[in-house]
Amino acid sequence: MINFFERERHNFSTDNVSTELTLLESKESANNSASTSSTSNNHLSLEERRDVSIELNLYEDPFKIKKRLTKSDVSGMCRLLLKINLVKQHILPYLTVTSINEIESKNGARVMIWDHDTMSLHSMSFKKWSSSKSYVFIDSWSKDFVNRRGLMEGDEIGLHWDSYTSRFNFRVLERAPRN
DNA sequence: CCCTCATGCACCGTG
DNA sequence: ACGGTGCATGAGGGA
Repeated sequence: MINFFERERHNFSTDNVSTELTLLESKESANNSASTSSTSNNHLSLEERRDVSIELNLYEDPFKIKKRLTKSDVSGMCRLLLKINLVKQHILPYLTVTSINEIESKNGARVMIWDHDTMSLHSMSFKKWSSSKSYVFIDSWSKDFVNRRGLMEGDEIGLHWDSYTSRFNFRVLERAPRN
């Protein structure tokens, strides 16, 4: 088990704080101006408005990594393949170089996954495939998630890296219609 | 064309 | 012998 990420824990919290500050600042400045001019609210620049709405969208949905499960995610081989872009955007920036090296090594990195639906903790191996450059969860993915949760092709799951607890949060977002 | 992703297959360790 | 894993390959889509 690797000890994940002292560094990004700090980074992440910095990110969070700055997100909050952005929102507060905009509102604050709008309010301050409003006290001297009643029409100030209408004078927010486009830039400011866009910032606010973008930040709010991100804040609403913590499960940034979503996957509609494919046949090979749940049957036979049972490994969970993640999109490269999502991993690069939402996971790698928060990890230490050591951890990233582990992920890209043959052995992969052992990561903890918190199942938010059943409140249980599981460990999996997370690695980058050398040939296709994709990122996969293997190991207990089939036993602890596919079998235990009864996941099927077409189900949508959500994941995100939680730097505070140094683990992934997992959730089943939508079940495909069962026959 | 190139890149990404899903899947099939071969190989390797364990029982 | 078999299940799990690494890797190759092909399909599919965007530039």
